[in-house]
Amino acid sequence: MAEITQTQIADSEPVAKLRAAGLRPTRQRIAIASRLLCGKARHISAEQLHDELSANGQPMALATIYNCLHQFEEAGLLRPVHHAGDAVLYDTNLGDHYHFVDVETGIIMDIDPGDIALPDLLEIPQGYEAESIELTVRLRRKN
Amino acid sequence: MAEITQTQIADSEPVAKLRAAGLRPTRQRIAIASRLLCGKARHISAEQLHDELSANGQPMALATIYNCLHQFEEAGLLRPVHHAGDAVLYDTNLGDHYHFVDVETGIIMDIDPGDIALPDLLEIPQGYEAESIELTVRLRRKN
DNA sequence: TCACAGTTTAGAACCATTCTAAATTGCTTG
DNA sequence: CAAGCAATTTAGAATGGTTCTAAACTGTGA
Repeated sequence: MAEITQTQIADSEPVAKLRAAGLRPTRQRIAIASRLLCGKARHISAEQLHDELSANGQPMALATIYNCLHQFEEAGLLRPVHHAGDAVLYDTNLGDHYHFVDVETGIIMDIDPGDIALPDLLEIPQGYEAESIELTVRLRRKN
Repeated sequence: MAEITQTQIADSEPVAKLRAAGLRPTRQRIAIASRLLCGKARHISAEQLHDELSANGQPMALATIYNCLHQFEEAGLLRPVHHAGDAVLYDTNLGDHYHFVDVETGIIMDIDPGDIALPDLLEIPQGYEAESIELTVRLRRKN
């Protein structure tokens, strides 16, 4: 089995992303970044992430997960999605898009913005700037 | 002071609205309906409503407030607003509109839909119907 | 290697909301 | 108008996501 050198870890994608965001690359942050910032886009809750990491041999305190998710959000690496159920989900897709939520299953789907250029359509009040725009459509199965 | 007859209570606006919604006009529901369904449009949380009612000599269990708000929502008399903070707010404005939220103060403002006809713009997936559309813009004071 | 600020941690605390089971109330019927 | 019953209300406990606390640990620059 090939050995992983210190240099390889230091240069890895997640570490680079953390450094670029001004976050010290700790073991915990690297594990989360690897999972969320270096793969397919997804929506995940703190609890889910905690379980995944544990199952993957990288257990850490739930409080650490919350800390990191907040820091990643602050750094613009993740985007919170609020009205999707009880828990806040973190969306790794930072592009302009919105959400469908199946109210029965809680499953979230991205809506391609298509012709809807909300940031252009909205008139932001004087002296303010838009921190985020959340558009969620709750769906229910017909009949 | 003029006396209020039983007939006047029975015919009052809030009672009529409750009956129309298929809700038994109990003392508690009448108090809430008077406050939320028969005045200026507003956004309010369960806790705030509870405090207001208490201050107005109409105390009732917080659980009752939650029950009633859910029933009113179910009946289409109120509309929940999720991403405006920790607690769910209930919006008495049922018309097509969206929300600005000042992230510092938590103050909510309605956005007139204007040219944004979201229901028309969105393509709902096969077999689903939109239960609700929530569009919230979080605002932060510039500089 | 040292020292220190930054980070992580377990567990308690918090708080909006829901649940429970008993008491009360509105409405209908006799 | 009394009785009965289902609907409603209630206090208080329970729940669950999130935050707090204070102590232990770790990354980094000197």
